[in-house]
Amino acid sequence: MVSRIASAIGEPARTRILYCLLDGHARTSTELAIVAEVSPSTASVHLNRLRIEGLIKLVAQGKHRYYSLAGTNVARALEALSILAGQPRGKFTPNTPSELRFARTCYDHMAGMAGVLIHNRFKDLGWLIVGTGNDNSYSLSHDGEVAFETIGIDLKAAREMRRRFAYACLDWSERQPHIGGALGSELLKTALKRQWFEPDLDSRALSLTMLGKREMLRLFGITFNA
Amino acid sequence: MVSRIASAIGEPARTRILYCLLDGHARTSTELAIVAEVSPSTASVHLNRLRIEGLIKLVAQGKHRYYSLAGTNVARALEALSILAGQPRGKFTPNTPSELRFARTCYDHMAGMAGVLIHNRFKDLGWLIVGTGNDNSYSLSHDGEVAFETIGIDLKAAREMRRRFAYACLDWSERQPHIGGALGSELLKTALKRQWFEPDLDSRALSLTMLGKREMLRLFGITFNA
DNA sequence: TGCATACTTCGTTTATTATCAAAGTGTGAA
DNA sequence: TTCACACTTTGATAATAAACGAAGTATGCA
Repeated sequence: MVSRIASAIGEPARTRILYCLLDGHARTSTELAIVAEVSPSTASVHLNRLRIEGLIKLVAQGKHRYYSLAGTNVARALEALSILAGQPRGKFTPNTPSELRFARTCYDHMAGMAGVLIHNRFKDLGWLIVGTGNDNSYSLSHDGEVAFETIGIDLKAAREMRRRFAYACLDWSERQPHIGGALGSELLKTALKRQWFEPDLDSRALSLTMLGKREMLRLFGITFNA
Repeated sequence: MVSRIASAIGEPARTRILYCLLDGHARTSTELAIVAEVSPSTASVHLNRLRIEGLIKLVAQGKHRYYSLAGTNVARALEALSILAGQPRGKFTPNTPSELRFARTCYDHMAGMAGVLIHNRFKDLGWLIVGTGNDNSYSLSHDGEVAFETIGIDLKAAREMRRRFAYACLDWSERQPHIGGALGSELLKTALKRQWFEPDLDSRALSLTMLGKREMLRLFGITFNA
């Protein structure tokens, strides 16, 4: 039903939410309430409506619930409407500050483009095995175990922690998964200890060192062209 | 303002109007009231809203007021929305029955593709001179006078009629002008008398005869490849 | 286990908007 | 000038939906 969808887009608070999400970020309902200039409860109702209409999708992750555009069809419709309105907005331009986009911490593990690249590479190498449930859990293949032990990660200790061992953690800016859980935490610790990355003092940003760049290529075959 | 436009599209009666116009036809407010399933007064309010938002345009012609989509941008937005709704509708497919589209009477003159082709050709030949007012009036050049007299049109009689002599009459299906007024009427009479066209018995459709096809080419240089 | 945080659902109030009949405007034809 | 017709504007009513606070649910952390 086109009229339902168009009127879902047409309410001003919902329009603000959708055009905010057009930059490709997933955002929490609290963030979107601020963007929409309404109370959290009102925003929640709006987000639910948009989700029912198939305009946005929801990824629940711990106590956060991330909302993002449902697909490129939605973006195309929004862009077509903004052309009519005579103020063509940037099309799907991620606008996260570039340092934060490249690499940053997410709680206690590594996120950003670097985190996503590492995650994808490990998955491609067959080190990460997708769990059977739908909780995005990972376990390690034999190759994976060897590799992680080699770079100095204590897998035994990681497994004994009370938290989940490893899972695909949705990235806030890249909208792709990186490695979360105990394994992600140990990975970040190792990366900092071996000075592959350096933490920024007053932000969550991380910088890739020259050593890190070499080691990433040598150990994992990852090239950062940023 | 995107939200204003989206909510203009989003009201069900207005949605029906817009998707009806997506076939490219211009329609009167009465016709659109029936399509929208609302009273004429309600339809009028909706049409005014759509016009203010720049989604449709209005061409007033005598006692009829023709509404049509404002442009391809509007069609694109509507198509993008219908994709989201999962029921992609035909894109700008004129669906007038093809006989009617080719040639038909419009009151007492000739409309349809043939009427438009003839109008355009006469204009290209410099026979029709656009009037100075904004009432779409035409007068005839010297060449035009000679040409019309030659095919047996009594211009003197046409000019003495109390109706307008000649003007650009917006075509219902082609959305382009054909020749209206006394001149259009005389032209149709001549075309029927000389058997260039034959009227359909139970509709407003006209058929081009073999003789008509030859004469159109010989006299005016018009080829119908339909 | 208890507490804090993040978010949603509920219930009520308020604001907006669609609707139509009736009256008004403008046009063409007699 | 008159009428008929096509359409719009007005004004009043009815339906819809957006807003918020308060209460409820779920998750993570201590």
